[in-house]
Amino acid sequence: MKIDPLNLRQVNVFQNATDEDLNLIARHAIERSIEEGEFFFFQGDPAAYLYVLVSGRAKLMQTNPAGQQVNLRTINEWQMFGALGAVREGATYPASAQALEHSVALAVKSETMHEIMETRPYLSFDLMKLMTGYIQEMQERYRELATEKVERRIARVLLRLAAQMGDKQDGGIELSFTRQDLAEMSGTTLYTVSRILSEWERQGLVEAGRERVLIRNPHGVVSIAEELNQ
Amino acid sequence: MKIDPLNLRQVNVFQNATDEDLNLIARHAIERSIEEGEFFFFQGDPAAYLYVLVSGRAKLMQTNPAGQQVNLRTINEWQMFGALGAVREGATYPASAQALEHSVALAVKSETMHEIMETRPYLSFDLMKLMTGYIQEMQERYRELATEKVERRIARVLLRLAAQMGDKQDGGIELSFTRQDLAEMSGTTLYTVSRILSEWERQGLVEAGRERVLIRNPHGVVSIAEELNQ
DNA sequence: CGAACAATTGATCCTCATCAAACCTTGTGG
DNA sequence: CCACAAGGTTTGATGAGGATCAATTGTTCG
Repeated sequence: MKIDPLNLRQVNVFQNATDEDLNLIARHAIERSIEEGEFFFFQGDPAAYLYVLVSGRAKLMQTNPAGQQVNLRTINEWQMFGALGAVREGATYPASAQALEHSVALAVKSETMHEIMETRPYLSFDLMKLMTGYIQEMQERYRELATEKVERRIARVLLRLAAQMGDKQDGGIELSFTRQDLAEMSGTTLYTVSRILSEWERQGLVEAGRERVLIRNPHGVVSIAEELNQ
Repeated sequence: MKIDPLNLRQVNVFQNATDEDLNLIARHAIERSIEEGEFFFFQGDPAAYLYVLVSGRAKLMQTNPAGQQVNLRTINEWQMFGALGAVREGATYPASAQALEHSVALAVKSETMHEIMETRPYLSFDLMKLMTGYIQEMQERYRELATEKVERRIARVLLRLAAQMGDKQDGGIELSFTRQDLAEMSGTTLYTVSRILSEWERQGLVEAGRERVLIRNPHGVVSIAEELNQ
């Protein structure tokens, strides 16, 4: 499969790139095809490439010495990941990137990207915008984890996912994640997620199935996520 | 008090700036003097300025709707804060900055900084390096909060602070923070911090006083922070 | 059909948050 | 210089919120 360089314009960071920029980047990129469950890179590897997900879905996660994981974010098509190497020479990836389904990504050498950005301030700014977005999101999630109860955090995770990648169906918004995934995203356990989803199902807010959550009443979920009471 | 522009070279982001850059920035900067407990800016204010702390100490914190706070980081002399406005026009500060003691900062209009960076890629890169550092730190702290027990998180906070700003005394490393500060930094309560510090004091790891912690045995604290056994 | 994986649910336990009360420390004003 | 106020700290008692463990029940797919 050969990818049209101009498709790269869909990438946030490349929205202001010229056609020549995109061609240049594409010329220096290689394609990597990764099976479900396999890894683009591991936490601690030298950050030699940055990636653009062309198809599929992946997750960025961090592991502690004891092996427990947290999910930092899910990566969808035309999102960039592993970009920090383009900024810091000799850096290592702070997280691992695992394919959630069969996925294809473009890999660009970090140094190449670095060189390209040196003469194109709009690219730097767009990358910085992405970064400030991550900082803000992580700050918010950190606060949530520190101050909010589990139920509300799960509600927030569902809403965030719904906004990012929810399939709008007739009966609501469909998400496909395991309880384990949702647990890693909300900083809890799969058991607690299961219990809370069951409770919500009893209340008619959602419909839960295997690797699937259908948000039937988004407004109700929002009110759990935002309500001041408790 | 007038500040020598060349002192700005101590700021991480300005390490590669030319003397003219620094003069230009200084010429566009105003000085703000803030009393202990007062704020440089509040979460939600338009991010019109970025700041460089010249003297004193401040903290960046986020508040949830119910008023609970988390401490995102402490700001020391010659550190930059509130920089996201230079990247995203029309952005609002995602956190509040409060002076921990009488502090002076240089305030630079976000747009000015934006314009300056447009023709100086090294500044953009240095700012990006700072940002990637924050992202990594927040990711790590997020994982810690999600997976580690309180005692270890407190140990990590002490070590982080010791590295950033600890006064090396004869008997150890001295830090001056209230239990409340430490609690906000580790995502727990002042009661728990107090209990754990008392326990550590019994073990001879630290010496605790009013708004003061002296790390007597850094190695012991490290082993709590890192130990695999639970 | 059986194996592998995902989800549910109950029972139990443990870590921390919360509340309350008392105790220190520091600075201020009479 | 003492008394007192204000803010920081300690410690005990209590309980809630979730984690953990175990057993069972779906679901999917080769």
